[in-house]
Amino acid sequence: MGELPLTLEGEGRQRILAAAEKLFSDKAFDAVSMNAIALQAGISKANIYHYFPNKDALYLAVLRAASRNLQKLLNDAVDAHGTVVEVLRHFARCHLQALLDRPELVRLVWREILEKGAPRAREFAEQGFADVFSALVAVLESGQARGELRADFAPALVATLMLGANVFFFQSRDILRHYPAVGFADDPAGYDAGIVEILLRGLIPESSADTVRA
Amino acid sequence: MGELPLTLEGEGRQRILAAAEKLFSDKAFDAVSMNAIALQAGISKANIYHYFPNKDALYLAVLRAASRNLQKLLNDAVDAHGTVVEVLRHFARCHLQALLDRPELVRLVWREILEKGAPRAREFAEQGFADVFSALVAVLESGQARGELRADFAPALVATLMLGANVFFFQSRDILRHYPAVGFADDPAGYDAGIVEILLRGLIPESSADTVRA
DNA sequence: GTCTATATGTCGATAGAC
DNA sequence: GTCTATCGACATATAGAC
Repeated sequence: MGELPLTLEGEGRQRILAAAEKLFSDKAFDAVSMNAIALQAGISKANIYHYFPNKDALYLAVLRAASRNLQKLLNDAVDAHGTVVEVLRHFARCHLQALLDRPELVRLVWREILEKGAPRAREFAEQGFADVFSALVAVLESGQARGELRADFAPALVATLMLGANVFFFQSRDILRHYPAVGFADDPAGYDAGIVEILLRGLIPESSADTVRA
Repeated sequence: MGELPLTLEGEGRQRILAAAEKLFSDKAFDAVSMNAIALQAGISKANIYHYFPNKDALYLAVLRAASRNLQKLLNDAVDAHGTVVEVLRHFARCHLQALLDRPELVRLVWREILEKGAPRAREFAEQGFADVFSALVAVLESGQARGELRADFAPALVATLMLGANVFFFQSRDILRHYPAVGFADDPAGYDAGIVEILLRGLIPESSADTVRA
């Protein structure tokens, strides 16, 4: 009804995305009706179809918006720091913080990955986190090229390990909190400092690795 | 109907658990009716209530059964190997294999963690994976006490990192597969070998860590 | 606003093992 | 004869259709 008559170009689109993000975070894809999204956004259903061709496209748009956030985080980290090690430390902390700041959004993404199997995952991989992942891999590779990091590991593997450590922490926090041995459940910064420290000590070229071999 | 008249003590209970596991893996808790479970198990609904007081208890029983599997894996690893490093290597590999062998079960567990927030997570933490997690922490602690592992890290943190690396690999496989830099999506053994290697080089006391400090 | 469908959980009866 | 696994039918709450 008679809201502010803003003619800002992306305003309507933005409202729809926000509404869709909220509803898709709460319930599964099939359980969210376009009508409900329109209601949440305070607009008409037909209006949604003005901006997005169908429900699927809207859904993917929400996912894409989420990944752009991460991309920006990594770019900022690269710009702000000199050494690769510093970039990694900074990015890990910011990444986890980003997850914790918008838990609904993360749950939305992971529901997508867990529920539907391969079909949607492919689209998501291409449109979504591919850029972030590749960028992180590139950072690690440049670290290897510069000699800052050991050259005998697969960069993609370490990228997986880093992202995974944060995602797992985010996902399991409520459970970990109940274990007496866990002191970091409410200290994400401390957690990240710890895991990055462990990772780095394994990544720097100077460490003597011969004694590990059994 | 005229099935085999087995009077094996836990036979009926087992059938119910298997049916519940399958259905809960496919759909969410609320979307699975006791009737459907009874149908899947080939018995009557009333019969389920003979073994389990209510739907909640049945659900928790399924989760508990899943965690007992992991517990056994770790115990076997501890019994079969001498050094802590060998135990960790072996457990990591078996753990990931266990996840990949029963993907439906893993999805069930993670749906539980992601969907419902704190309330169920607590019960699950107490009844479910607490034992496994604590046992893994104990292994790491004994490694520290024996001098096999560095003493300046939190064992629970490394346990989280290890379990998380496997869980994240399992969860993201379909997506990782599409990234050109990832060569390990279809090689879980190689993945685990890689991440354990990275972790260990960071955990052994001999590595020189001073150069990391910025 | 009523009606229908479906959900959880209960009750009393039955059939067979020992 | 008792005990236990099992069943069909029932009570009750609730969500959605129209």
